[in-house]
Amino acid sequence: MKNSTSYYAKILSEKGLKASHQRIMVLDYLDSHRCHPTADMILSALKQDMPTLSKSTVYKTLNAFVDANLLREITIEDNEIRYEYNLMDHGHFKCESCGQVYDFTIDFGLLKTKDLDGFQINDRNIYFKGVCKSCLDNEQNNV
Amino acid sequence: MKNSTSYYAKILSEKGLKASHQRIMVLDYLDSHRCHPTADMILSALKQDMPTLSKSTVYKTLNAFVDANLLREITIEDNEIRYEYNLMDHGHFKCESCGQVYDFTIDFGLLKTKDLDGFQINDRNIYFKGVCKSCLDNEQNNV
DNA sequence: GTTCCTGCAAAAGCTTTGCAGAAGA
DNA sequence: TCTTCTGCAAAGCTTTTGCAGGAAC
Repeated sequence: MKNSTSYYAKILSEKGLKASHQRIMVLDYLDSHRCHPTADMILSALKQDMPTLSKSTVYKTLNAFVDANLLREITIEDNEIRYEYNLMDHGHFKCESCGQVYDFTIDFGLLKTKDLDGFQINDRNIYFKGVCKSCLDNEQNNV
Repeated sequence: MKNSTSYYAKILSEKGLKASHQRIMVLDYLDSHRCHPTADMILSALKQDMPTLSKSTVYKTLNAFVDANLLREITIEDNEIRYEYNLMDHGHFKCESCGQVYDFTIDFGLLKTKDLDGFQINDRNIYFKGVCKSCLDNEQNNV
């Protein structure tokens, strides 16, 4: 656990959410790991310590967190929603070989276009796909 | 129909795909409308002229087109894949009010980051969300 | 004591698959 | 003629919903 239970409980109550054990565990997981898991990955990871945790609780928890602006949803592939506890502007890279999602910094101020003059922009997303350095290195070693 | 049947038939055979009536209709629809439909939208539109067209044919056709690099898949929301017949680099804006997807031009050359040095980038996507000009104007008129 | 949350099971959506008949090359 | 495609039905996945019991405040 990266921070104390009361630390996460405070965050939750500030957002008007009850600080249940399950919610604290989910929030802690996302804060500690800083990865980009799907709902199913979170469930699998937390089931080890909470065998009774249910899939629907994980889904409801994540949706509540997104509604409360505590998490961001990431949509790279159509068949999976990923979540992250990092509200700073940044881009995502998904490796087509190993499936891992990497963050990268990017200057969103450069993303200007006249085509959207008069539009209200609420959310900006960038994602790349390709092969990560680690997979490329492995390929070379195996050839 | 924007172009002739033989025009689309040629495109298909160049990609090694048989030029069936259904495939020509799907390709023509995407070329003529230049919108960002889901598989279901395409099915609904084409059913008027082809009542026997089946959902699985539309899905198989779209997947075959994507594999042949004839179309691009767009993933903005998790619960819907959209398709477009426009392989040029550009961004997408989805209006959270009316649901319409707009294209916008953007200089992808500006998207440089040191965080991905050594990575192989195959695909770059940008999408914004917000409220489009037309919905904003309507809001003002109704207040 | 209320209100909100959890967990089970069932339902809902979208997408894929298997297979027999039909159409394209 | 041979290969590939279509369309129906069924299956597969992820996500959502309804509801009764339980936990938080």
